Amino acid sequence: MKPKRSETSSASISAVERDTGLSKDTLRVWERRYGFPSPSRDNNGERVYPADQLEKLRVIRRLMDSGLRPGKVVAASLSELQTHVQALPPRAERPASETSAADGALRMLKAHQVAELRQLLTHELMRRGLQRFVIEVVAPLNELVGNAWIEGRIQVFEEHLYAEQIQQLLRHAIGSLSQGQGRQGPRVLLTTLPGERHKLGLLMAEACLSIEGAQCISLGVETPVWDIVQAARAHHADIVGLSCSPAVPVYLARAGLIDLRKGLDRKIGLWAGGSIWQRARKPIPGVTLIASLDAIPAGITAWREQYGIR
Amino acid sequence: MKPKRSETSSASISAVERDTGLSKDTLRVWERRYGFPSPSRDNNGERVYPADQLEKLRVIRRLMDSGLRPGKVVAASLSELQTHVQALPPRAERPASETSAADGALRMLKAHQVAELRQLLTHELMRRGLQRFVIEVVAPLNELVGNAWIEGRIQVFEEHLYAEQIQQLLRHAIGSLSQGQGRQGPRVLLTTLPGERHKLGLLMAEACLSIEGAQCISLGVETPVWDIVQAARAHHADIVGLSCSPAVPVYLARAGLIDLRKGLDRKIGLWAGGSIWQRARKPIPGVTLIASLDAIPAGITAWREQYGIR
DNA sequence: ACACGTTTTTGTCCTAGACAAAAATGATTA
DNA sequence: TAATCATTTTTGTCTAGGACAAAAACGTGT
Repeated sequence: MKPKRSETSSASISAVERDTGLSKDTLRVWERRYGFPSPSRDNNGERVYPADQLEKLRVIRRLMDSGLRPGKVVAASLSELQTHVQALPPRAERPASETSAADGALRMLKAHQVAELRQLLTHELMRRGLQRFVIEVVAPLNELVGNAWIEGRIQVFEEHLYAEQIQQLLRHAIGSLSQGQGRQGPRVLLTTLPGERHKLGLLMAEACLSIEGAQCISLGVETPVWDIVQAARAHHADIVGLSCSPAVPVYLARAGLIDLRKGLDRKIGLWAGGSIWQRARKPIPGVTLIASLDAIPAGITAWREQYGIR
Repeated sequence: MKPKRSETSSASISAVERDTGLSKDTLRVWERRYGFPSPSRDNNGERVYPADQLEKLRVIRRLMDSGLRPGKVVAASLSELQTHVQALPPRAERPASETSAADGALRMLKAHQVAELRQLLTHELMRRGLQRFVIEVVAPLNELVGNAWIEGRIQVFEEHLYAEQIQQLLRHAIGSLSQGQGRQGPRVLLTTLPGERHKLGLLMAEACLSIEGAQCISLGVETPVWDIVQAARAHHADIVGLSCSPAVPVYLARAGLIDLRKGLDRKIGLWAGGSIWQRARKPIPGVTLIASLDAIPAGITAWREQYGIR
């Protein structure tokens, strides 16, 4: 076997794949076509990517996620990239009441004030309620942290800590309310496709769904398609919910959903949410794309009207 | 781009990678070396895997996870595989007071009675308290589920669901108690090394540590060594705690710990727990091996005596 | 403005060889 | 018996270009 030996400030091709989400094939073909990245080689002729190229790849990835095409950005110099970065993001306008909390949280995260961060988040949760907390605080904060991460303004461990804190908070909140269910809703099976390791999106969805009275059964991340089908059958799910971040190539998510739709009973709903669908809007037959968390309550209401109160 | 159009009962190489976790390279090299899998080809000369081969690959994957090597199983026939599956696992002895709860939980898991499972676990948690719950119920149950998984008596999605439920319970419990801290303990930074994705061990440790009054800061799983060092510095950790399951090769865990010890301040403790150390007992200089969860209270007490009450 | 055909762009798959790390095996010693 | 070391086998990942289909961009006609 030939695993990676890890060096600080340089990375193997599989490390770069892991850190940028660009496949090895893509990295090699870019090198061939655009001349970038241009890694040096080790004794064995294998690619060794210096830290600054990895950094640049992250910026490129971010630009592509927001719609630019490789031909325009991969060969570009760092200063040209900067221009693109600045000229680009029609950052979603949000009311100050939302951004201020998220901004504050990011500041605390970067100052390593864990206790204060927790306190702030808990406070906001209590003030707004779970649903609004998720939509008005967690979602924008996710975006902030994601941007900061891509631009290198945040460390790996800070990002880890952030994810962990939010998880703890949301899990605790969800756990608190899923005890006694008065009015009942659809049984929703939640998970992600293999390759998709982002848990936060799933948890946010679970929070919004639970609040609306749905009975959520979460399988965590990365369940193979065949097993999702089995699980839906075993638990008599009414709806299967998938969370898809841009970390996974669109075509893979699409293929997974199509396979899944084939395997599931026709009467089981298939909902796909996550930021990936902001770019890939083309509908998939039999799949309900959930554009944003805001759409969940309406979706549940619609389901209730169609199938009764269960 | 060349995504796959998916057919029922046959799969492209990327679909197989997605569903089995075997990389494309591995699948191709197995075909070359062992003659299995032996997919047919589509018009374009690309591999098309029939459903039964995919199924067999899943069985092979299970056997490899439990320690068999590819050379023994990849070329084997389906009946030979069955023999291997049955001939596998030895099991550990435990007192009846512990196994009964765990057995019941496993039964409910396999019957897909989620609500009942939650109820049982919550009941046991209340009855025994967090610490004893973790040691007497969760740990044995973990082992049971692990064995069932290896023997194929449990489905992928059941294992996912199990992990998710335990996580939810433990997170909720930990969240409930970490609010007001009377007596204070050491600041413990918790995480796992890259490659180690098992979250449960980490959570169990966090539960036991928190109960003893330690202030836990969890980074979740798979933090690179360099970032652990940064995090320990940023959060003024007194102890860094690593959880190591047998999923990661011993030599990798050892190398990671040695690197970590080099990077950390001398006065920061480095604790390594997890079932991996039951097989690899050789001590590592400067690293405290935590043989089992039972050892945590004593460890914290010892720390308090050495460094004061903090 | 929208629909349709054509060209360019782009990501994945292909083959077959190479090599280092893990595991197994064998030899040696306590 | 059990532990340590050296040797052989096993095994997963990497490499190189070429090929091709889907997606995106472009051009043309309604």
